[in-house]
Amino acid sequence: MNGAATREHIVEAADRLFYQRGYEHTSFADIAAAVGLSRGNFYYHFKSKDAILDAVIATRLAGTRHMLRQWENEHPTPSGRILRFVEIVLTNGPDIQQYGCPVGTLNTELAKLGHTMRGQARELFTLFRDWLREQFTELGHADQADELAMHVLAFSQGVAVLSHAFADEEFVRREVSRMRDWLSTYEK
Amino acid sequence: MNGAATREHIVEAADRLFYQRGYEHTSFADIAAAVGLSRGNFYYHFKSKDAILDAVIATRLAGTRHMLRQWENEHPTPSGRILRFVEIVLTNGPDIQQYGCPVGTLNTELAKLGHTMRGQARELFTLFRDWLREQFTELGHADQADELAMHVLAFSQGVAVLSHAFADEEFVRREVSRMRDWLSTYEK
DNA sequence: GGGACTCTAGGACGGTTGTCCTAGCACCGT
DNA sequence: ACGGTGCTAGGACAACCGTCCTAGAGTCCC
Repeated sequence: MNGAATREHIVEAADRLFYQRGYEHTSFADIAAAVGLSRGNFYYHFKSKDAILDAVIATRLAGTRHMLRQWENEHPTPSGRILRFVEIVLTNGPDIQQYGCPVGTLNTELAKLGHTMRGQARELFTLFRDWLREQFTELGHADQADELAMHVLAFSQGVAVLSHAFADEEFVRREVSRMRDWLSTYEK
Repeated sequence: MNGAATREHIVEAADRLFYQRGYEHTSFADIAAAVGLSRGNFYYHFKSKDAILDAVIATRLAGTRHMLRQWENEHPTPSGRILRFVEIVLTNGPDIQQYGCPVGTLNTELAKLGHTMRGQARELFTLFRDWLREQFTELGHADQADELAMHVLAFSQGVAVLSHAFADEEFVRREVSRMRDWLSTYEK
């Protein structure tokens, strides 16, 4: 098999497992079993577990950038784009209910571990924060764009944590509706 | 030394360490070192790590119940009590910034581990949820009391996650102020 | 003084962790 | 046919994990 393809498979499996079970609770053996490789052979592709995490975060960053660019194409207005972000807790509802927010839970875990790669995980948040800020700026609220961006981000994290804890879909729907109303007061 | 006192010291140290480093990332050796006991001797007081977690959660539940009762004494009006809860992200600001919300992070971790004690950790959330619901009911919004309680809970979790990730105190202050305004629209 | 009870230290156990090493497979251009 | 390269399997490694066991302090009551 192609080496680059195997590497991609590893990152893919690690990404999923890190999200579902957490970084620390996922062992090399788990990833190896998921990909179908022998445990020891791993070090040909990645020289440490941190290196896999590094690749996983890089993949997520690239994927997020791609998604945001796609949202910009699909929704012409900034308020439509912000709403698209808000609704992520619905479109990804089942995953969030089972595993929480991939960005939030990773940040929380790495912070508690005192992990070196904490800063790069935070970059995932920053990506959304900057993008949301741009949308609010375009909406004509440049003066408080960052504050509003953080508010929307806080909404998504709060909903994700409680959806994860209580598995209550109706709650998520109500919060989104509440957010939609709030957002409409900021439209031009 | 008294055995009951030692047991209390263990729970105390475990409580702190579980909060600061996470449950899984805290080993018996860590707790033993913190209390000043030998590793093996632990099993005289607790027959398993889960048993310690059980005791820690029980302690937190009791402590939370005590705190809520105290808030009821200190604040005569339901809106004052709700505001007291909202301001917890300020009064516990430094801890939350460093380690996140003790309730939220524990729930998230135990859920990812698929831990048996997940249900008892959720009870910590339920305690606040029920208490907030009572306050909103007393405020004259019995019909949507639970929804409002969950909204306030979501606020606290969202703020905690982002405060933990970005260590931005000003953001917390702004969100609290925003919440104060929202709350005032529900006062009698 | 002697036995029972409470509490402790220290080490042994089997298993798992991340890491590393080596031997060998398949395929390549020459 | 052949040496080199890319990739793999399998096991060894030291360290750590949660768990368990035993021997012995210290203290109390009879």
